[in-house]
Amino acid sequence: MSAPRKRKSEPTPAEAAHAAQQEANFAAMARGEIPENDEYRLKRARNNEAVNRTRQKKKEEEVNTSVKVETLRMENSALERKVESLQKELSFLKEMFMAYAKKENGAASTSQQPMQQPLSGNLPGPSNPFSSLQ
Amino acid sequence: MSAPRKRKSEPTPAEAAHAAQQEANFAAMARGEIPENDEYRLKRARNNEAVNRTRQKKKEEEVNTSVKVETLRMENSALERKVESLQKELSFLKEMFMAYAKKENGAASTSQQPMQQPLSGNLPGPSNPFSSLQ
DNA sequence: ATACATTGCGCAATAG
DNA sequence: GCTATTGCGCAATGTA
Repeated sequence: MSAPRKRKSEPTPAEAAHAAQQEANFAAMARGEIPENDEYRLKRARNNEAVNRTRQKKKEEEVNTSVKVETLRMENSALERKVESLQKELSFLKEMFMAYAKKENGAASTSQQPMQQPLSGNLPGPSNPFSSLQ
Repeated sequence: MSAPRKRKSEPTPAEAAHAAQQEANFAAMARGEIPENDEYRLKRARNNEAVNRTRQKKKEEEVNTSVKVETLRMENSALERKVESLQKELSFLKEMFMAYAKKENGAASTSQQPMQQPLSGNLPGPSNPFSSLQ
């Protein structure tokens, strides 16, 4: 069914012994016999287990990667929203500043309520730019 | 080498014909013959190509996913830095505000230069909070 | 009913 | 000398 497969390099001298053994096995197989050497079967079984472990691992890693991508996407959206909100706060504050300076330059006011409405309408968002001021 | 493998369900009636063909093939194989029907070999070859296409596709997808993860990580860092910078700008502006208000409440000043240094030292960062003012 | 796509699995080569 | 990883073929199954 399957002749000895070669993938990349040469017989690699250290494996000559194995090769010989396998040659024997292949010869037997060619004769219709099954290389049911206990050692062979044992090695096959162990390797099959290893292969299945590797595959399981890989699947879990794929799942983890998917989760990671999803998490990163969420974090990203949240950060973008935060940037947006901060920028609105900033421009709000700046307009406030401008309105204040303008008023100050016009009439010499020493008003007790130093704040004026900014030029633009009130900005949305739950955060009050002055929540940290007093 | 390989007896007819069963994975999941029953013979599934619609495949009886196929099953019969394959029975024949397996019988031949059991006798040491190779089911070298042209059609069989052809189907195997086509399937092998399909399998290789699928595997190639999967690998490319894995690469793309890695790239995506890396890209998202970068975007994330950039956004975090931006948030940090905006927050510094904001607290700078707020302190400026406080200092101004304080001075205003003390002496009735109609100074031409309305800005004072904030209480804290100058904040780092390339952005000038007032770059958009005037 | 026919062809391609996807998946689970075993084998052998090779890497570590 | 062992397990881990990889490329590949096979057969079952999914999909259209």
